[in-house]
Amino acid sequence: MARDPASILRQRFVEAIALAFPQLGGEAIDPGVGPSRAAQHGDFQCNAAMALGKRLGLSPREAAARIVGALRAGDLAEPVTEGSIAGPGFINVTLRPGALAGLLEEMERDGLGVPNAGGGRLAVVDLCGVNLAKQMHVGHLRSTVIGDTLARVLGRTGWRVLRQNHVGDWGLPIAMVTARLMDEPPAGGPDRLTLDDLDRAYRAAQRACEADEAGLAAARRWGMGPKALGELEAQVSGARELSERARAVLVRLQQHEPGVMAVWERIRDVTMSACLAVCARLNAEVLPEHSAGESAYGPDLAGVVEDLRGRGLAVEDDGALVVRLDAPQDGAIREPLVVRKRDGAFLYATTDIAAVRHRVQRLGARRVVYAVDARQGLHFRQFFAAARRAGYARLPDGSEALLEHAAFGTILGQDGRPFKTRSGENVRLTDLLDQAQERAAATLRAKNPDLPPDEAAGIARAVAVAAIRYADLSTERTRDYAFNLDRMVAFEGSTGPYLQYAAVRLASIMRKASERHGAEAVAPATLAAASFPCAHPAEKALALTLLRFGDVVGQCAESLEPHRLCQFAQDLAGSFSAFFDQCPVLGAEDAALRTSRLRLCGLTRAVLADCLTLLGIPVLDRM
RNA sequence: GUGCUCGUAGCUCAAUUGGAUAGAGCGUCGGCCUCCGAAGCCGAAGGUUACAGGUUCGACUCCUGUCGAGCACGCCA
Repeated sequence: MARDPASILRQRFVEAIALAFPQLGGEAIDPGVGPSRAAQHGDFQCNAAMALGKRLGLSPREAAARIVGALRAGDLAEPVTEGSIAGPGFINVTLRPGALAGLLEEMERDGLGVPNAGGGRLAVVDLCGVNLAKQMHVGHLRSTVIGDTLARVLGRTGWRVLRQNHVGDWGLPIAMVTARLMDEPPAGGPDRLTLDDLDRAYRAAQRACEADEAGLAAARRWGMGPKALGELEAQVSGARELSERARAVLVRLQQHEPGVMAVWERIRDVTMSACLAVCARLNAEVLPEHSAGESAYGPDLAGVVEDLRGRGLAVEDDGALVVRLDAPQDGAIREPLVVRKRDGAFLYATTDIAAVRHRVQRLGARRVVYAVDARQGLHFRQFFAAARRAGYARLPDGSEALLEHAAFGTILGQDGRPFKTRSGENVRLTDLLDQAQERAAATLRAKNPDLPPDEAAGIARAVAVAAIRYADLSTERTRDYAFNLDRMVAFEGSTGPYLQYAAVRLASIMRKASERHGAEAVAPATLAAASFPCAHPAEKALALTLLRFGDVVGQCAESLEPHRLCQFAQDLAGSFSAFFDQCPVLGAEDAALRTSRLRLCGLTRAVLADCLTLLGIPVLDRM
């Protein structure tokens, strides 16, 4: 049960509205309840009266008056009267100090107020999306970090979460690398094969493939005669031969021919162990059991396409098989979706449709969330629509699973262009982490020279993760952002390290309290016996911030927007810092107030730690 | 050409999904450590929310148009 005051008040206002306006017939009305933005308008407000008044032909203030008359909130709020109505019909609510303390107690007891929206239902989160034979680069950073955070948030709100790493292990490029490795076995033997080797082979293969395509495209574009075309084809014949050979290997691969499979499996193992190590460094929970390669859907593809065609959803067009989606109920998408190429091969759209069916109908997912680049937006609209049309998103109970593209923007360099190295290569995630770690280590040496070197190294790792993850999660998901190492590893301002620092100061207070007054001074039983302090403005402000937590997590799970959580963490760290400045804890006037404030610190620490953990930011005791 | 996303303080970003006086951080200026970690806090300056209309009690948010930016546009993934 949600026990944050916004939820409670929301419920009370819903009841009051139903009571005041029976003509609504119990219809669900959004009461528009939320924390007030300005302290002079009380702690919470209800904005429902204006819309209701309009709808029911009453003046907004009259509607507000009726709501106020029907409202029962005396247990937690100061009396809400006609005097509480302001402006066009805002209803302002101020919590009673005693109620504030009571709500904090309830929150502390009851999962920090986080709602159980999932109720044990299954949510699949598609994240990471590495490709075989490729190093993880910045392109994978957002999918991994955002996907991991969304998975954590969904799990925290009661969803059973299944992460799926949709590994690109299927296409022609992989076959090319496989072919190349079969031709030229690695010098040190298969056991010495590294992801670097594979990465080089991949790029070489890709270049060859592009040369082939480009040559033929040029020939077609210039409308060359057979003779000239033949010469050009001779020029690209080397590349062409490679492509042909790769196609042959792809066929053998898809037939699971043992010799080819052995090479492919080696590529897979080398890639995945290296990539999962990077995920672990990013504090992202992406494990071997989450790998669900595209190849796993291979056996389903022919059946899916046959099903689509048999029901008239997929039709022939210029030799290819396409699904038309231009009907309004499909989203009026002009571009048809190709599910089978002219040469009979399937595409990633086919795989994605098969994956939806698998996730919804075999695994039972109520939500399928894709943390994937926004540039694939059209593709997602297309195959979501196709999958829905085919009924693949329908659950056994007849309800429709929610297919959600949690799209994110591009990481840019300082020049505003997509982030690349000087030589135009993708930036490796390992290099990025190394750099962030070095910066963090240097800052730590300057700020806290007393840290033992081995401890400092571990802290630098944690700070680097905080810096990178926070920078990625703190802006609206769909925005592009410019990668700026200096800004993200800064220990001040809106950064991950600043949040860690707030948690460290809280830990430090608890530690010192224990040192000075004995371990029992901070024991749960001792703290639980003290009431939360809400007399000082800074105490009340901190309390109100804490009480927002559950609602924020719930909204984050619904909107799939981690930046809300970042904003909250920032607010909380800020409220705490102000409190820390104005309200001595260890130096409080008497033992009772000290214990009381310690309890507030304990809850603050718990909420901040919970929030940071949801963001995948390590919580430290010292830094 | 069509579609998607976007345009907010000098810079980087928010804004309770239509709510009250548009808020933070960085930078600038001014205060605050004999006291719990100053990596902090308090205050000041900084805005025609690209522009023009429209919808209504109320618009950064919704609708139309203009300008500007990025991205994507059936047989790659």
